[in-house]
Parts: sequence; C-alpha cells; structure tokens
Amino acid sequence: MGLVKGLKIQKVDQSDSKPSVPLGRKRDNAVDERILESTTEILAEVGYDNMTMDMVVARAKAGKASVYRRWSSKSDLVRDVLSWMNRNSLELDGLPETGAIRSDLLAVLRPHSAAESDRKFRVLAGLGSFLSHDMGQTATGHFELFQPWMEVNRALLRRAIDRGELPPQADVEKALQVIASMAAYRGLIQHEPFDSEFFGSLIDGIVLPALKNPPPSP
Amino acid sequence: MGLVKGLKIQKVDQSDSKPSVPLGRKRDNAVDERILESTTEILAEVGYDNMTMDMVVARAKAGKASVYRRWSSKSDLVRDVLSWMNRNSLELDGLPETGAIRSDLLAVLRPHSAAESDRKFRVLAGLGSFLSHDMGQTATGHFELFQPWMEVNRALLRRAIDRGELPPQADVEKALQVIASMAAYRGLIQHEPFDSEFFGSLIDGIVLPALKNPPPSP
Amino acid sequence: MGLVKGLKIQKVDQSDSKPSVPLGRKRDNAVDERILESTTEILAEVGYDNMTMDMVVARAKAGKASVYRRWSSKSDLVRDVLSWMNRNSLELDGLPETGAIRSDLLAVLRPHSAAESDRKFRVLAGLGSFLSHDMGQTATGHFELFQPWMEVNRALLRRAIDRGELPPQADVEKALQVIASMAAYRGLIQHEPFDSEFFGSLIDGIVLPALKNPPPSP
Amino acid sequence: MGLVKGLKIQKVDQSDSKPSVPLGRKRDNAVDERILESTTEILAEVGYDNMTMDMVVARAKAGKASVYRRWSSKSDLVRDVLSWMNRNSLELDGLPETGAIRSDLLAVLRPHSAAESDRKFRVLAGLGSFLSHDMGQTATGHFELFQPWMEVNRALLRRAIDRGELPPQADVEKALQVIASMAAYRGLIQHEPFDSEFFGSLIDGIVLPALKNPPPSP
DNA sequence: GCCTAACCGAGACGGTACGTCCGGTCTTTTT
DNA sequence: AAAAAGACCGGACGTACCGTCTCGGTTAGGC
Repeated sequence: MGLVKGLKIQKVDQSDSKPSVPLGRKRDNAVDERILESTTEILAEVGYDNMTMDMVVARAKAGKASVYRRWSSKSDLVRDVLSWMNRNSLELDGLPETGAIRSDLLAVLRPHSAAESDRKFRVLAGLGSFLSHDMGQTATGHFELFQPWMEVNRALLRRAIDRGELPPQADVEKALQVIASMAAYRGLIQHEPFDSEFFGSLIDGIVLPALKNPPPSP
Repeated sequence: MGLVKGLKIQKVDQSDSKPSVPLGRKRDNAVDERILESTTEILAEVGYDNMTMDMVVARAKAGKASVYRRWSSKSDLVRDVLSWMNRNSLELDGLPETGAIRSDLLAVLRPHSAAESDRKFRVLAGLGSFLSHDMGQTATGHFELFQPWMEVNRALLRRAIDRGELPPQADVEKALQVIASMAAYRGLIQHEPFDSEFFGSLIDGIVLPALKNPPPSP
Repeated sequence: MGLVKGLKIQKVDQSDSKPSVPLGRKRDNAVDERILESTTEILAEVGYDNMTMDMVVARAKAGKASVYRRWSSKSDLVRDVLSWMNRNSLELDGLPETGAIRSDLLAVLRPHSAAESDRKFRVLAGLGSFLSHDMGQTATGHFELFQPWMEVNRALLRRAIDRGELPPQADVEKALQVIASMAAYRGLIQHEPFDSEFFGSLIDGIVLPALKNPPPSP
Repeated sequence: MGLVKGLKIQKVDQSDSKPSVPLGRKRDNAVDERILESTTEILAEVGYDNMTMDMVVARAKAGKASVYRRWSSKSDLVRDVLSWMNRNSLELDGLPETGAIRSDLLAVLRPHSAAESDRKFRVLAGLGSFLSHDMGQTATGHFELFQPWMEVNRALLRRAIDRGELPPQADVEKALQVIASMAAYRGLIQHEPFDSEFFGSLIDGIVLPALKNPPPSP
C-alpha cells in the first residue's frame, strides 16, 4: 500500500461535480515522519525480524491505529521506509560533476558521511527477513530500495556515453544491475559494510571494464 | 546444525562399557527425505516466512519432535534443504568439458531441465526472509546456497587461465562474486526466472569482458 | 456527570463582572435527543458491551465531540439514558388511586404498553455489563435506574399503612428492595420479560404475604 | 464453551469400531486449575473489566493458547470460574441438619469462613460488566453462578415441607428466586457484603413470612 | 453587516485489550 | 529409543474500541 495510496482513498471517490473536500481532521504529517524515523532506527538496531510494531509505536509515540491507517502491515511499512531512506539522502544534491565517469560513480556510491553509511548498512544487514514476506507482492518490478539510487547512476552513465567517454554500445542497464546486485549481496548476504575498497574494486574491476569492452553485437 | 550433529547425539554419550550399541528403534531415513521433500515444496509454494513448521510436519506426515531431533530450528532446516537441493543437481556430473570458457560456464549455469529450473527459482524467490534470520549467524562467510555452485565455477575459470584463454591477472574471485550476486538479486529481489537469456547476457556482457580486460594493477 | 454538569461548565466560571452571557453558538437540544434516542435503541439491540460510541455517533448523525461535550464517558451516557427512559414513562401520571394496595402496585409495575415493556426489557437485558463498570463509582447508594420507580412504590406502601390496609410494623424498605431485586434479576440475569404473570406472582406470592405478616420484633 | 466441550471434541468423532484413544499429549489438568485459580484472584482484585487475559496468563504461568484452547473468550472463562467457585465451596459438605428450616437456610447462606465470604463478595462485586457480555448467550436458563446454591436451598425447603414445618402450598421456586435475586442485587448493584445481618433479615422478614402464608390459590 | 466564540459533523490521534498464530519444547502412546 | 500426535509457554500480529484533539464549516449574539 504505502503512503500514496492512503492519500488517494479520500480523493478518489468523487467523479463528477463536488470537489470532495476531505472531511474530518487531517492526517498529521509529523506522525508519518515520526513513524518512519523510528522504524529506520529500530531496523538498524535489531533488524527486521526482531523489530516489533509495538517498538515502533512506542518510540514514535504513536498509536497502533495511526500506523495501520497508513500501512497495512509490518512489511508494507518497511517497504516504504526503504524508499524513504534513499529519497532523503539522494534528492538533496544534484548529479556530481567531476568530469570523469569513474569519479562520478564513486561520488554517488560512496555515502556522504560515515554515520549515514553505517546506518544504511545496518538497516540493510538486518533486512533479509523482509525481502519476500509476501511472495507475490514485490514479484513484479524492481525492489524499491535500489530504484532511486540506480536512477542517478543511469543518468551518470548516459552522460558519459554522450560525451564519448564510454562507447555507445555500452550496456547501461546491465551495468546498473551489476552495481545493485553486488551492493545487495554484500549487505544482505555477506553482511559486510559498504566501504570504499568495495566500491572501488567494483567500479574498476568489473563495471568499467565491462562498459568499455562491450561484446560485439551478434 | 544439520543432519550430522543430530546423529552424533546418540553415539557421543557412552564411551566405556557398551560397544556403542544404539538402543531402541532405529532412525528412519525415509523420514528425513519426507521432511526435506515437503520443505522444498512448501518453500516453493509460499516462501520462507509463510511456511510454518506445522505445514512441514503435516505434509511430511511426521511429528514435530522428529523434525527437531534432526534440525535445531526452522532456519537450520531450510539451510539444509538448500544445500541438499544443490547437491542433488550438481554432484551428478563432473566438470563440463566444452573447450571454451564461455560454453563451460553456460553449461553449469543453465539448469539441466526446465522443471528443475522453475522449482529452484521459486524456492529462491521465496527465500529472502531466510537470509539473515539471525543477524549474527551468517554474518561471517558466504551463504551456503551458492557455495557448491561457485566451487564449480572457480575450477572452470582457473582452468581457463591455465590454458591461456584468460589472462593471468583476471580476478577470479570478483567474477565469482558477480555471478552469485546477480543470480541472488534476480531471484530474491527481482523475482524473475533464471532463463538462458539472463545467464547469456551476464556471461557475455559482464563476466567475460571484465575477466579479459583486467585493470592495470596500481 | 450527566446533562446538567455539561451546561454548568459555561456558566460557573465567571461570578462577578459579566452577567454570565454565554458566548458563541447555543447547544442544540435536538442533538441531545438524537443521541439519547440512538443510545436507547442500540442498547436494546446489542447490549451495553457490544454498543460502541461510534455506533451511537453514526446513528445519531452526531460528532463524537458533541457526545463527549455532554457526557464524560460511555457509562455516563448510559446512566443518563436510563433515568431518561424512566422519567419519560413515570412522570406523566400521578400516583394511581385504585383503593387497594394490590392493584395500586400492579398499576405501577405493569408497563403502560406492550411495546414499551418490550423495549425496556431489552435495554435492561443488555445492561449487565454496565452495572459496575467502574467498581467504586456506584458502590454507595442505589442504582439510579430503579430509584424513581421505587419512590412511587414507597409512596403507595406508606399510604396503605396509613389507611390501615397494612400493619404499621410492615417493613416497607425491605419490600421495596425485594421488588427491585426481583426485577433486576429477571431482566439482567434471567433475561426474561416483565410480563404480568411475573409481577402478579411477585406481589401476591411474596410482597403482600411478607408485608401482612411481619416477624415479631425481637 | 467451557471445560466440558473442550473434552468432548476429541471423543465425539468416533462412531463405530475403534475405542479412539486420543493421540498426542494429554491436557494437563494442573493448567486448568492454575488458570481458574488465577482468574478468581484477579477478578477479586480488579474486577471483570480491569482484568486482562494477559494478567491471567502471566499469573497462571500459562500460554495464551492454553487458555483459548479451553475457553473461547474472556467471558467464557469467567463463566466457568463462577460455577467452579461455587462447586468448590458447596460440594464438600452435605445438607445441614439443624432441625429447623430457619437455621438450615442460614447455615447454607452464611459462608463457611470470613475469608471465603470476602473473596466471593469481591468477585461478585467486580462482576457486573460480565453479565451479558454477549446478549443471547445466557439468555436461556438461569445464570450458572447461583445454580448450585439454589439447588441446596431447594432441597432444604422441600424437606421442611415434607416434615410439616412449611405448608404444602408454599411456593418453593418463588422463594428461591427471592433469595438469589436479593443476593445478586446486593453484590452486583449495591456492592455491599453478604453479612449475617443481611441474610438474617432476608430470611426472617421476607422468605419465611411468604412461605408460611401462601396466598389462597385462585 | 461583520466579528468572535462556541457549536456542529467528521474523523485522526494515543493507548490498550483482545483473540489468533507460530516457534521451539515436552508429554503420551504406539512401534 | 524413535515414531506420530498434539498440548505447552512465550510473544508478535493486526483489529477494535475509548476518550481526546483537530479540521473546516455553521450559528448565534454584540458591535
């Protein structure tokens, strides 16, 4: 479900005449934020399985109904937390402009602060249990967590092709998938942190060689 | 824990008098298989989180004690199921011998039958919840599921280097990690099947270009 | 709390200067009635415990604040409903004047119409949960529900003693208690209706024999 | 539901041949007792409304499932507690044999010990909320709480008629109802204790006069 | 006619209990 | 002693309700 659908509910049922002013008290956005913030913290501290809704509710100083009014289940809440986390850290700044694709990518991948990196890693590390809580739910489409991140990387790679730094046949989508997969595997399965050694060897050892040497198209 | 430790229990605690005659009824190996089989099916049908031990016990027509006598926990059981699945499909045949690294890799990655691929995919797709069920447990080392598979791939790549098909500086370990990560991401997060298009473009677009064009060592 | 106190709030807190002009919009008495009416109906239909304030509010087409502005809690509302019900049916007519205590009592006890009796019974039958909702609250004194009713009966009995129909030693208070207890037990615990057979045998079999044959004072 | 039905479940589904030995672990009667005991205590301490199932479970050192396996709801549990309480205190001793109906009745009504009386009173006083938790449930038949008690009184009254102490036309059932009603009213509504003054004046002022002076049958 | 305060319906809010469901352990009977 | 069956404790989940608070709007006086 997620935030958006919740809002839709009150607006969707007018079809013709009335502008359908939503009656009653308004949703308090501060509550949304307190809940998301608390959830993020708890995920980082104890992981998905050991996190309980009562913990969230207590730390957010919210009522259970306020949580379930917005998200239909624990997994639904966590799903939203993930996209919210990345939205927060990415939308602040525009694309990096270092002049070379290698440093552009590293600038994005390397988190802005050590604290942020640490938190993101700990959240991800405790997240395994969440991934397919309800099998069919996330079956279509990508996993929200990596989506905004990959958007930025996609733009960087496209720009590098445009200015001739990478060959036009370079398979951008595949490269993006490699980056996302390696990051997910490292956090979710290997439980190792996203340090610069990791990102560096990923870019230099795999991504750039593959992009610069695309296979001859069949 | 797994199968082995369960067996040890009855032999370890008498050391002197009796020549280790196991008293009472013998363990029934058919029970092991019924449980593993049922678990695999249920994993494919509903995923890790929605699978309950009672489901397993009911389908295997076993008792709960019989399960917990062999495996110490739900995750322990599933861990065993996974290596059991891979053992079954890999140990049959030795290394492929096609003469070229490309076809060698594809021969291993491509599953032997469509039905088997489908089941393996569905099990993996419903497995996310399992990955870090207990945060610290699998924190060190790799995930068992991919271990035997990567062993085979490692041997293939080493052989290709030995016979000069790949340069000696090729980073075998990184390549293995790319393969495992991409497979895990596709199954666990994207929930898309392991078809030959996927494996083909992975090998041709990423793995081989990266192996053949290693970065200049710093 | 009840109706009165709600009104008092706006009048009580200025005592000297202003001539106590209540500012703002006036309370709408129609709202009071809609709420009381709805509450009565719902009590008869589902009983105290299964009645929710949201039901009341929905049926009365009122807002929750409008209810809690007048009554401080669910029990407070129901308390008022009960005295309101009895006020309605008793205050209309003065004491009956049949000439004999037996017919006087029956005239009061027997409800005026079958429909009214039925509703009163159903309300009472679903009322148990309410009785000691807050243990200490009604601990002292009698239960309001039967108070006005017993007042009338008390007057009738006194009059009968005065005119010599009952002996002066007759224990009026005990007799009143018997009537109230039997009615409460029948409605609250036995869930059987207040038909004339019940009241008739109560008066003839218990109340009058006891009153006419008081025990020798010790 | 109650205790009995729970047991029936496992025995009811054999119809022809097998003696149907119930498989699996047996219900532990000690658990039943721990739960009933704890419930009684908590009822006496905080009343029905303020008693939570978690309190019961915690004090009884039981699991929630063990409670709900035996009783389908909070009210179901309390219903059973009540008959269990009275069964416990009455079945011990046979009918009293004082020779006169007055002292016989008082011997039964007056509780055996002050502590027992006090507990019984406190349970009853906090019980109001329970009475018609689900309206239709206790609609037919009497309320279990007073049933065993009235059985004893019925026997005493019959015996007194047989030996000529009371006239044969005495309405035993009505007298029993008076006793039960007065006791219920005093505990549930007036919240006053069952002291000997109360029982004494009830017997002497109401019950015996009514029994000894039955109305002329019409 | 405009201002201001209290009202109104609607409904979100914090808090808390309920009854369900599982994981992992323990007990009973049969093999 | 191991098997099937199932009861046991503990604890999280999602629902429902109470009494409070907030929203936009309406209804009166007093100016």
